Amino acid sequence: METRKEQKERRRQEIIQVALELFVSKGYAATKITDIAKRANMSTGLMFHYFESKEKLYEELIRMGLEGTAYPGEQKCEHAIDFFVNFTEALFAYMKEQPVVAKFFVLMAEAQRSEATPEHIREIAMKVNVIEQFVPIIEWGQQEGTMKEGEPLTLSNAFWCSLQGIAERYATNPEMELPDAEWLVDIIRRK
Amino acid sequence: METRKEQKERRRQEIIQVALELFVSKGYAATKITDIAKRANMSTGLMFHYFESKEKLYEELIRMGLEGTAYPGEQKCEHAIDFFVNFTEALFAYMKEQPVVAKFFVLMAEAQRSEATPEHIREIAMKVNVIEQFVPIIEWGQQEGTMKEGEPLTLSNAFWCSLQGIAERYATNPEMELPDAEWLVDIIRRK
DNA sequence: GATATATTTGAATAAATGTTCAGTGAAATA
DNA sequence: TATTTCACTGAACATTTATTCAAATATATC
Repeated sequence: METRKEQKERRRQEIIQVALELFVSKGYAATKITDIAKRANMSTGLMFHYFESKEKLYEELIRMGLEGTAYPGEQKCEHAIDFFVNFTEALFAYMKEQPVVAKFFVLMAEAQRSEATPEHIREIAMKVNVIEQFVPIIEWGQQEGTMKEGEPLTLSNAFWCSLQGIAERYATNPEMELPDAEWLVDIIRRK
Repeated sequence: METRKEQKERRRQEIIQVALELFVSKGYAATKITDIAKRANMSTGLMFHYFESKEKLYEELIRMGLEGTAYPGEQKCEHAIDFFVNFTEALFAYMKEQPVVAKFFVLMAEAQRSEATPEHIREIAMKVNVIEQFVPIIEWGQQEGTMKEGEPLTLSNAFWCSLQGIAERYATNPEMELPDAEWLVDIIRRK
């Protein structure tokens, strides 16, 4: 048996799950509240019992995306380059077992890029800034000699954009084979 | 002095240019005909004198994107790996001098990914399939020993997704520094 | 069991937005 | 110059879609 509170929470989660699916596959603007309601097996009116508006639902998902990007920190690694290998391997493993992870990449990317995103939501999405967080680790790697010479920010950017591109494709193409983490780390690895 | 035909053609190009800008920055669904009209300094009604519908305008842009992907072919290179270096360098140089190039990456990616894209337009967008075109060149490189071992399609995929990720970021962030072509080719280069 | 509270519906409402169109004036053509 | 053609406008129209709400049903509380 299920208490009302539990039931409500479950319904809420169902909506969130369906909304993520649709926001990712069609984009936020093209996703209708009725689409979400239909896929979640409920009336359109009920949607507003759970979420004040379409925008608030979106905001909730963006907040989840931000929190989900809990940065794994600089685990103990002998070399800076190991950090990136571990990070990438962990990310790919996570994406394989939880397809939702790749979907969040698409969600957050759209929220960040699109000028149609409500400003306050865009600000939340913008807080995800892995590129800058990578910079000090790359500098460390350059001192060690395990990473390429060059502007650390540019290296970080190249590496992260590559991950982003792969995650985005994987989100809608889960049958594709993910590359070896090592291949990608070669972008920044010193030869 | 300008003939009517020339004037009409110029207007058409203005609309196309503005529409590309907006479809990229806001997404197709979130871009209103009135937005385009305003930015192109004309009444909304006039838009329909030049394009039958918002969808037809979109289709036109997607067709342009498809044609613009005129594949440079296998230029004469000593090694397969050189092809990828040349290709990437050429692409980045082109993106720098013609910002519109990166924008088309975003446009085509959205059209391909989004389930909100009208089916016949999606089909056009799907014709761009560089990943498969790269496969034989990668196989050649593997025979030569200049490229990594592994499934050619997976390598091609990793490389292309990386380019895609970089182009997408560059489209809305043109102040960012593009990486060395060599860095990216290291994804597929044998060590 | 009676009452109160919460969930759910579906139709009504309101706002946004793609599209049409009758009319205006400028440019081409005769 | 007179006539026709065409670019152009902006208001009207039609459709779509987010949101509201009164009523109905189910669940909890006493």
